[in-house]
Amino acid sequence: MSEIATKPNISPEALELVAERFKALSEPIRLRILHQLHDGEMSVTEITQVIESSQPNISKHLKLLQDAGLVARRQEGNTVYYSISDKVVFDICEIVCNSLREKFSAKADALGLKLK
Amino acid sequence: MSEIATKPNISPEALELVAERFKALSEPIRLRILHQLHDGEMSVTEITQVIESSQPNISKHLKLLQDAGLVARRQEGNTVYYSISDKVVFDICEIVCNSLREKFSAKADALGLKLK
DNA sequence: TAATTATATATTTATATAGTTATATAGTCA
DNA sequence: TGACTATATAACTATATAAATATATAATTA
Repeated sequence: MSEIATKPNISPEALELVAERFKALSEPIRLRILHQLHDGEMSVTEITQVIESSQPNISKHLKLLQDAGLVARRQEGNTVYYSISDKVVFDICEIVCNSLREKFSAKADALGLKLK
Repeated sequence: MSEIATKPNISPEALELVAERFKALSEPIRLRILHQLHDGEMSVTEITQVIESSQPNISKHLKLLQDAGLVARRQEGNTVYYSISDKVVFDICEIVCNSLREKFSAKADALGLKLK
Protein backbone atom coordinates (compact mmCIF):
# COMPACT_ATOMS: atom_id res chain seq x y z
CA MET A 1 0.00 0.00 0.00
CA SER A 2 1.18 3.45 -0.83
CA GLU A 3 1.67 5.89 2.02
CA ILE A 4 0.89 8.87 -0.12
CA ALA A 5 -2.34 10.48 0.93
CA THR A 6 -4.89 10.13 -1.82
CA LYS A 7 -8.23 11.72 -1.72
CA PRO A 8 -11.25 9.52 -1.12
CA ASN A 9 -13.46 9.05 -4.11
CA ILE A 10 -16.52 11.19 -3.58
CA SER A 11 -18.84 11.87 -6.46
CA PRO A 12 -20.11 15.37 -7.18
CA GLU A 13 -23.59 14.02 -6.47
CA ALA A 14 -22.56 12.90 -3.01
CA LEU A 15 -20.99 16.28 -2.40
CA GLU A 16 -24.30 17.90 -3.24
CA LEU A 17 -25.93 15.96 -0.43
CA VAL A 18 -23.15 16.92 1.93
CA ALA A 19 -23.51 20.57 0.92
CA GLU A 20 -27.22 20.35 1.62
CA ARG A 21 -26.45 19.15 5.11
CA PHE A 22 -24.12 22.05 5.71
CA LYS A 23 -26.69 24.44 4.36
CA ALA A 24 -29.16 23.34 7.00
CA LEU A 25 -26.51 24.20 9.57
CA SER A 26 -25.58 27.54 8.04
CA GLU A 27 -28.19 29.71 9.74
CA PRO A 28 -27.55 30.99 13.27
CA ILE A 29 -31.19 30.64 14.26
CA ARG A 30 -31.20 26.98 13.28
CA LEU A 31 -28.04 26.33 15.28
CA ARG A 32 -29.68 28.07 18.22
CA ILE A 33 -32.70 25.82 17.89
CA LEU A 34 -30.52 22.69 17.73
CA HIS A 35 -28.57 23.94 20.69
CA GLN A 36 -31.74 24.33 22.73
CA LEU A 37 -32.76 20.79 21.85
CA HIS A 38 -29.48 19.46 23.20
CA ASP A 39 -30.95 18.19 26.46
CA GLY A 40 -34.18 16.80 25.07
CA GLU A 41 -37.32 17.48 23.13
CA MET A 42 -39.15 20.80 23.28
CA SER A 43 -42.50 22.01 22.00
CA VAL A 44 -42.73 24.68 19.34
CA THR A 45 -44.11 27.09 21.90
CA GLU A 46 -41.21 26.45 24.26
CA ILE A 47 -38.69 26.95 21.50
CA THR A 48 -40.42 30.13 20.40
CA GLN A 49 -40.25 31.46 23.95
CA VAL A 50 -36.54 30.80 24.27
CA ILE A 51 -35.50 31.99 20.82
CA GLU A 52 -36.45 35.50 20.00
CA SER A 53 -38.39 35.05 16.79
CA SER A 54 -41.94 34.62 15.57
CA GLN A 55 -43.71 31.28 15.81
CA PRO A 56 -44.15 30.94 12.03
CA ASN A 57 -40.47 31.54 11.55
CA ILE A 58 -39.55 28.93 14.11
CA SER A 59 -41.95 26.46 12.51
CA LYS A 60 -40.43 27.06 9.12
CA HIS A 61 -36.91 26.40 10.35
CA LEU A 62 -38.06 23.32 12.23
CA LYS A 63 -39.56 21.96 9.04
CA LEU A 64 -36.33 22.58 7.21
CA LEU A 65 -34.36 20.82 9.94
CA GLN A 66 -36.77 17.91 9.81
CA ASP A 67 -36.44 17.65 6.04
CA ALA A 68 -32.68 17.61 6.51
CA GLY A 69 -33.09 14.68 8.90
CA LEU A 70 -31.63 16.57 11.82
CA VAL A 71 -34.70 16.69 14.07
CA ALA A 72 -37.67 14.42 14.68
CA ARG A 73 -41.28 15.49 15.16
CA ARG A 74 -43.68 14.02 17.67
CA GLN A 75 -47.22 15.23 18.07
CA GLU A 76 -49.11 14.80 21.30
CA GLY A 77 -52.59 16.18 21.26
CA ASN A 78 -52.35 19.77 20.38
CA THR A 79 -48.67 20.30 20.80
CA VAL A 80 -45.74 19.20 18.69
CA TYR A 81 -42.41 18.22 20.17
CA TYR A 82 -39.16 18.34 18.28
CA SER A 83 -35.96 16.55 19.21
CA ILE A 84 -32.53 15.92 17.80
CA SER A 85 -32.61 12.90 15.52
CA ASP A 86 -28.98 12.88 14.49
CA LYS A 87 -26.53 13.46 17.31
CA VAL A 88 -23.80 13.88 14.74
CA VAL A 89 -24.81 17.51 14.77
CA PHE A 90 -23.10 17.98 18.11
CA ASP A 91 -19.91 16.23 17.04
CA ILE A 92 -19.67 18.47 14.02
CA CYS A 93 -20.38 21.63 15.97
CA GLU A 94 -17.80 20.73 18.56
CA ILE A 95 -15.15 20.22 15.90
CA VAL A 96 -15.95 23.54 14.28
CA CYS A 97 -16.01 25.29 17.64
CA ASN A 98 -12.62 23.89 18.57
CA SER A 99 -11.22 24.90 15.21
CA LEU A 100 -12.53 28.43 15.69
CA ARG A 101 -11.12 28.57 19.19
CA GLU A 102 -7.70 27.62 17.87
CA LYS A 103 -7.99 30.22 15.17
CA PHE A 104 -8.84 32.95 17.64
CA SER A 105 -6.21 31.76 20.00
CA ALA A 106 -3.60 31.97 17.28
CA LYS A 107 -4.80 35.42 16.32
CA ALA A 108 -4.71 36.57 19.94
CA ASP A 109 -1.18 35.22 20.28
CA ALA A 110 -0.16 37.11 17.17
CA LEU A 111 -1.53 40.27 18.73
CA GLY A 112 0.26 39.55 21.98
CA LEU A 113 -3.02 39.08 23.82
CA LYS A 114 -3.67 36.52 26.48
CA LEU A 115 -6.86 34.45 26.38
CA LYS A 116 -8.26 33.14 29.63
CA MET B 1 -20.87 15.77 39.12
CA SER B 2 -24.26 15.21 37.62
CA GLU B 3 -24.59 12.59 34.91
CA ILE B 4 -27.41 14.43 33.24
CA ALA B 5 -26.37 15.76 29.88
CA THR B 6 -26.42 19.52 29.92
CA LYS B 7 -25.83 21.60 26.90
CA PRO B 8 -22.53 23.43 26.62
CA ASN B 9 -22.78 27.15 26.99
CA ILE B 10 -22.44 28.64 23.53
CA SER B 11 -23.34 32.24 22.94
CA PRO B 12 -25.50 33.28 19.99
CA GLU B 13 -22.49 35.27 18.77
CA ALA B 14 -20.34 32.15 18.73
CA LEU B 15 -23.07 30.30 16.88
CA GLU B 16 -23.01 33.01 14.24
CA LEU B 17 -19.36 32.26 13.59
CA VAL B 18 -20.08 28.56 13.44
CA ALA B 19 -22.93 29.18 11.02
CA GLU B 20 -20.59 31.21 8.85
CA ARG B 21 -18.23 28.26 8.68
CA PHE B 22 -21.02 25.95 7.63
CA LYS B 23 -22.13 28.45 5.03
CA ALA B 24 -18.72 28.32 3.39
CA LEU B 25 -19.19 24.55 3.16
CA SER B 26 -22.75 24.70 1.88
CA GLU B 27 -22.01 25.02 -1.84
CA PRO B 28 -21.25 21.89 -3.86
CA ILE B 29 -18.71 23.68 -6.01
CA ARG B 30 -16.74 24.75 -2.95
CA LEU B 31 -16.75 21.22 -1.58
CA ARG B 32 -15.53 20.02 -4.95
CA ILE B 33 -12.70 22.55 -4.83
CA LEU B 34 -11.73 21.51 -1.31
CA HIS B 35 -11.91 17.88 -2.36
CA GLN B 36 -9.51 18.54 -5.23
CA LEU B 37 -7.10 20.21 -2.84
CA HIS B 38 -7.05 17.14 -0.63
CA ASP B 39 -3.68 15.88 -1.87
CA GLY B 40 -1.92 19.23 -2.05
CA GLU B 41 -1.92 22.69 -3.47
CA MET B 42 -3.18 23.52 -6.95
CA SER B 43 -3.08 26.59 -9.13
CA VAL B 44 -6.23 28.43 -10.10
CA THR B 45 -5.78 27.25 -13.67
CA GLU B 46 -5.50 23.64 -12.59
CA ILE B 47 -8.58 23.91 -10.41
CA THR B 48 -10.48 25.56 -13.23
CA GLN B 49 -9.53 22.73 -15.57
CA VAL B 50 -10.74 20.05 -13.19
CA ILE B 51 -13.93 21.75 -12.06
CA GLU B 52 -16.31 22.65 -14.81
CA SER B 53 -16.81 26.34 -14.25
CA SER B 54 -15.44 29.69 -15.36
CA GLN B 55 -12.17 31.03 -14.01
CA PRO B 56 -13.78 34.11 -12.43
CA ASN B 57 -16.28 31.93 -10.65
CA ILE B 58 -13.55 29.67 -9.30
CA SER B 59 -11.55 32.69 -8.16
CA LYS B 60 -14.56 34.08 -6.37
CA HIS B 61 -15.17 30.87 -4.49
CA LEU B 62 -11.49 30.58 -3.63
CA LYS B 63 -11.56 34.03 -2.14
CA LEU B 64 -14.59 33.12 -0.07
CA LEU B 65 -12.86 29.96 1.16
CA GLN B 66 -9.79 31.97 2.01
CA ASP B 67 -11.84 34.53 3.94
CA ALA B 68 -13.38 31.63 5.83
CA GLY B 69 -9.90 30.46 6.76
CA LEU B 70 -10.29 27.16 4.98
CA VAL B 71 -7.64 27.60 2.28
CA ALA B 72 -4.30 29.39 2.06
CA ARG B 73 -3.02 31.39 -0.88
CA ARG B 74 0.54 31.32 -2.18
CA GLN B 75 1.68 33.32 -5.15
CA GLU B 76 4.67 32.29 -7.22
CA GLY B 77 5.41 34.53 -10.11
CA ASN B 78 2.38 34.70 -12.22
CA THR B 79 0.47 31.84 -10.78
CA VAL B 80 -1.39 31.47 -7.50
CA TYR B 81 -1.55 28.24 -5.58
CA TYR B 82 -4.26 27.39 -3.10
CA SER B 83 -4.09 24.72 -0.43
CA ILE B 84 -6.14 23.48 2.50
CA SER B 85 -5.28 25.49 5.59
CA ASP B 86 -7.61 23.79 8.03
CA LYS B 87 -7.64 20.01 7.78
CA VAL B 88 -10.66 20.00 10.03
CA VAL B 89 -12.62 20.28 6.83
CA PHE B 90 -11.95 16.65 6.07
CA ASP B 91 -12.90 15.45 9.54
CA ILE B 92 -16.20 17.25 9.27
CA CYS B 93 -16.91 15.99 5.78
CA GLU B 94 -16.15 12.44 6.79
CA ILE B 95 -18.54 12.63 9.71
CA VAL B 96 -21.29 14.02 7.52
CA CYS B 97 -20.60 11.43 4.84
CA ASN B 98 -20.80 8.59 7.36
CA SER B 99 -24.00 9.99 8.76
CA LEU B 100 -25.50 10.17 5.28
CA ARG B 101 -24.35 6.65 4.52
CA GLU B 102 -26.12 5.40 7.64
CA LYS B 103 -29.22 7.27 6.70
CA PHE B 104 -29.29 5.76 3.23
CA SER B 105 -28.46 2.37 4.58
CA ALA B 106 -31.38 2.58 6.99
CA LYS B 107 -33.67 3.73 4.21
CA ALA B 108 -32.49 0.91 1.97
CA ASP B 109 -33.10 -1.59 4.76
CA ALA B 110 -36.58 -0.22 5.22
CA LEU B 111 -37.20 -0.79 1.53
CA GLY B 112 -35.80 -4.28 1.69
CA LEU B 113 -32.88 -3.34 -0.52
CA LYS B 114 -29.35 -4.56 -0.15
CA LEU B 115 -26.45 -2.12 -0.35
CA LYS B 116 -23.08 -3.37 -1.50
C1' DT C 1 -71.03 23.53 18.16
C1' DA C 2 -68.31 27.58 19.39
C1' DA C 3 -64.28 29.35 21.40
C1' DT C 4 -59.57 28.61 22.37
C1' DT C 5 -54.92 27.04 21.75
C1' DA C 6 -50.98 25.18 19.09
C1' DT C 7 -48.86 24.69 14.87
C1' DA C 8 -48.42 25.15 9.90
C1' DT C 9 -48.81 27.46 5.51
C1' DA C 10 -49.25 31.26 1.96
C1' DT C 11 -47.89 35.59 0.46
C1' DT C 12 -44.99 39.30 0.32
C1' DT C 13 -40.64 41.97 0.77
C1' DA C 14 -35.92 42.40 1.23
C1' DT C 15 -31.51 40.57 0.81
C1' DA C 16 -27.79 37.52 -0.37
C1' DT C 17 -25.23 35.22 -3.62
C1' DA C 18 -24.14 32.01 -7.70
C1' DG C 19 -22.87 32.46 -12.30
C1' DT C 20 -21.79 35.17 -16.62
C1' DT C 21 -19.39 38.63 -19.24
C1' DA C 22 -16.27 42.13 -19.66
C1' DT C 23 -12.39 44.23 -17.92
C1' DA C 24 -8.58 45.28 -14.81
C1' DT C 25 -4.36 44.07 -12.52
C1' DA C 26 0.00 42.16 -12.25
C1' DG C 27 3.73 39.18 -13.41
C1' DT C 28 6.74 37.23 -17.35
C1' DC C 29 9.36 37.30 -21.31
C1' DA C 30 10.49 38.81 -26.03
C1' DT D 1 8.37 48.75 -23.87
C1' DG D 2 4.83 45.58 -25.77
C1' DA D 3 2.67 41.16 -26.06
C1' DC D 4 1.24 37.46 -23.37
C1' DT D 5 -0.44 34.80 -19.40
C1' DA D 6 -2.65 34.17 -14.89
C1' DT D 7 -5.67 35.82 -11.63
C1' DA D 8 -8.91 39.11 -9.67
C1' DT D 9 -12.64 42.35 -9.75
C1' DA D 10 -16.86 44.85 -11.33
C1' DA D 11 -21.36 44.96 -13.07
C1' DC D 12 -25.19 42.47 -14.05
C1' DT D 13 -28.96 38.83 -13.96
C1' DA D 14 -31.31 35.20 -11.96
C1' DT D 15 -32.46 32.64 -8.07
C1' DA D 16 -32.96 31.33 -3.30
C1' DT D 17 -34.47 32.22 1.12
C1' DA D 18 -35.08 34.72 5.76
C1' DA D 19 -38.47 37.22 8.15
C1' DA D 20 -42.98 39.43 8.70
C1' DT D 21 -47.95 39.32 8.34
C1' DA D 22 -52.12 37.22 7.69
C1' DT D 23 -54.58 33.16 7.62
C1' DA D 24 -55.52 28.21 7.71
C1' DT D 25 -55.62 23.78 9.95
C1' DA D 26 -56.31 20.83 13.67
C1' DA D 27 -56.79 19.45 18.42
C1' DT D 28 -59.03 20.68 22.95
C1' DT D 29 -62.45 22.07 25.92
C1' DA D 30 -66.58 24.53 27.44
